[in-house]
Amino acid sequence: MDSSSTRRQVTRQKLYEAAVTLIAEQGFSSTTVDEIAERAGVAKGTVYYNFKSKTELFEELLRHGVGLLTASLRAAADETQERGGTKVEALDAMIRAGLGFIDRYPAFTQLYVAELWRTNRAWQSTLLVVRQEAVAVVETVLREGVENGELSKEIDIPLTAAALVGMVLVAALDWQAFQRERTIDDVHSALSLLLHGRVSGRR
Amino acid sequence: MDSSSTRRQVTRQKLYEAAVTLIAEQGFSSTTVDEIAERAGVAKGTVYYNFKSKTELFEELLRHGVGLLTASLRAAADETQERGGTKVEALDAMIRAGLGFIDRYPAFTQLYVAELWRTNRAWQSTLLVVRQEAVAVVETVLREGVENGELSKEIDIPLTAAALVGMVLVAALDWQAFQRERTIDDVHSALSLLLHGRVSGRR
DNA sequence: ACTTTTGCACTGACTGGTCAGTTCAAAAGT
DNA sequence: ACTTTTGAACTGACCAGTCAGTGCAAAAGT
Repeated sequence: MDSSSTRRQVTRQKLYEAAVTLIAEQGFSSTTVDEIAERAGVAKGTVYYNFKSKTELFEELLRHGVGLLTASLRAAADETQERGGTKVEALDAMIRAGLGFIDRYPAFTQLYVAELWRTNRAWQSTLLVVRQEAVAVVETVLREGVENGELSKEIDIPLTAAALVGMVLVAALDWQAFQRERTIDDVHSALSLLLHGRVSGRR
Repeated sequence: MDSSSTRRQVTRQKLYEAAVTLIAEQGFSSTTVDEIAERAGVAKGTVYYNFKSKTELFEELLRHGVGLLTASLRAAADETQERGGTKVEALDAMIRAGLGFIDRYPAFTQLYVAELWRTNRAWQSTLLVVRQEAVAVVETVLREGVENGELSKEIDIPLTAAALVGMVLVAALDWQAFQRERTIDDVHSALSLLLHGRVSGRR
């Protein structure tokens, strides 16, 4: 069961990679199963041997991708914590981790954003769950920051978390799509400046 | 020619309204022309009488919608200017205007975000143009703010503009999708706090 | 006054093509 | 021995786009 499940793992991974770029470019509905199979270098029958349907392949892809993101954010937060850093430093590290993720998996990010706020789609409930996991990591750090007095008590945690995630997401996607010449550090600095409230010249 | 072009206008408007919600929910490819026609209360042929293709209908819808957004942002900025407000106040007013737009046209916003960062789609070039118009409004205010010393010279204008737009967009969409109980003022306050750099408790 | 013509806006059945999912015997891999 | 993959053919639902024809109001003709 171990060696055989590894063979399946490899095939599934190839299918994820093929599907993610195709769906990011064309959307779910206009990407055909034949295309996915061809790009992955497997037969169409293999897709249906490994996944119940096209939709299920996509849902597992979503779970897999957001799992990676969540792990990366959590690692950044924990590592700052261990080094005795502040919560603002943790947020900064998470921005970096988020940018790194988007840099490594731009297609996945694109696809995630394209689907997240849609309603009435088959994978809506899957998406709700994985989104909550990722947002919770940010909310936890904000909450701890408010508790220890480092962050203002006035902040609205869920809304601020959403705004921070949005800031990173959109800045990074724009960077990838329209401002390729910038480095990841340029983007990080711009976001860091905003996070620290140093946009306004008074200080 | 006047009454006849009015009739067409009315039909086109109905088609826009039908298409925008359907495409926001289901995506472009899984929305059928039959559905659009049915919801608009016209025959399928009418769609093709008024638009060259399904894609062209969608492109004109994008142009129409972003036109409304751009006008609203520009109005907010100009109005602040006329009242002798600061650039930061102008940005704040634009955040409000952006939220108002998303509140009024949530489906359009959804659809715009879902398409914006895709590559290789038929309407890519249309999108590039309309996006640039909207972003330029924000960039102009930022640039003027830097010039008159109100904003830090360190800021990277295109990246900061993208981040601000993202902050508003994502916070608003999250509000609409997952935090319906909040008021528009809650969202505005949360974003305003971030803009003014008052998240961090020190001050 | 009246008939006829014009052409815009719209209709809806139809066509040609596409695609998800199925099937299965044979081959390859472990 | 058992699992996984192959490949190619097939089915049936679905859908973008077409086109011959309808309705109607205003202009032109008589």
